Amino acid sequence: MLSYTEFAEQTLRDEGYKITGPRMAVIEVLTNTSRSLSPYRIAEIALQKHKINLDTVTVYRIIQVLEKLHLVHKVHGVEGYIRCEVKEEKGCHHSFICRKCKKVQEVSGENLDAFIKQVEKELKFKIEKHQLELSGLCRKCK
Amino acid sequence: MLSYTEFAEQTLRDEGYKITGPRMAVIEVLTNTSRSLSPYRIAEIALQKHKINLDTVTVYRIIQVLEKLHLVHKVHGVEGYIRCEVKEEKGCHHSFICRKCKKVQEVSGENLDAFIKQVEKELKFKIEKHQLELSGLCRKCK
DNA sequence: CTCGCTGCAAAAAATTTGCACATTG
DNA sequence: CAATGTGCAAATTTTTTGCAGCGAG
Repeated sequence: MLSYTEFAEQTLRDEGYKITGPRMAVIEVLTNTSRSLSPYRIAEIALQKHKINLDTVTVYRIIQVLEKLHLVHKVHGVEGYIRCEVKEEKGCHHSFICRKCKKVQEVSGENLDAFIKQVEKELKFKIEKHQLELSGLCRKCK
Repeated sequence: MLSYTEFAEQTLRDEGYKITGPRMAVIEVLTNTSRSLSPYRIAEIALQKHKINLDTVTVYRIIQVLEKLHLVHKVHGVEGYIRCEVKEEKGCHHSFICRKCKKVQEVSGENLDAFIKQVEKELKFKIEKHQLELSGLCRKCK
């Protein structure tokens, strides 16, 4: 099984993006965290832990690319970005955020489908994407 | 049945907040829209449609109060705030946003409960709140 | 009349843009 | 070497803060 770093690198390559130091540094930071991080925080961690100086602007631009490739998604409960654990084509995400330790964990959304189909039928909408954020306490913080 | 304006006014009163011109103006703007609005937009509309000059800072502070009282909630798909249609105590929301006309509609989340209970059991989390955003095309825009 | 609310000024934070130079493939 | 990507400077936008004066209850 590919690590997130490897998978992200491969995806960039496949989509015709160049593999650069700053891009790999951002990916590395995202690989090693379970919290959602702002561009500013990502640059900070890259400097502290990897001795790589990243301009915040560069991080913004890299995040934008990673978001487009569904390698990263935005978390709203605790502003910031996190790597996509579950490969979801359409940009649907289901995250659980612990209000105490702030760790973010993606959960499977399989059983959500029934609910969504029902809303579609009842209200005659065409639902293309969805994003669910759960929050509370994780197993350890309970 | 109380209108949103009436309900919001009553809630403010009940919670010991003063009923002021700016507050009622923001509530009025929220009552008359089905889109999600930024504080800046709210001030703009208050001026254009109601001839009331609101400082953006004041709108920020009013929104903050309304959010605390669950009278308003943030929409992420199209940054901005919208009135809460469905009275939900715990701050759980389920919105549908049309990607074409940008209208936001709250939907009932009753059948989501089963899904949430399952996640709680499987992962041993304690889920306190959730927010679901659906997007796609509404009936008219299909 | 008092306390909470608002407006104004200003600061701080977040995000975007333009351009010259550096780097990957 | 050509096309992309990065860093730096600066602009723009969003959000927060402090304080003096106003107004609802």
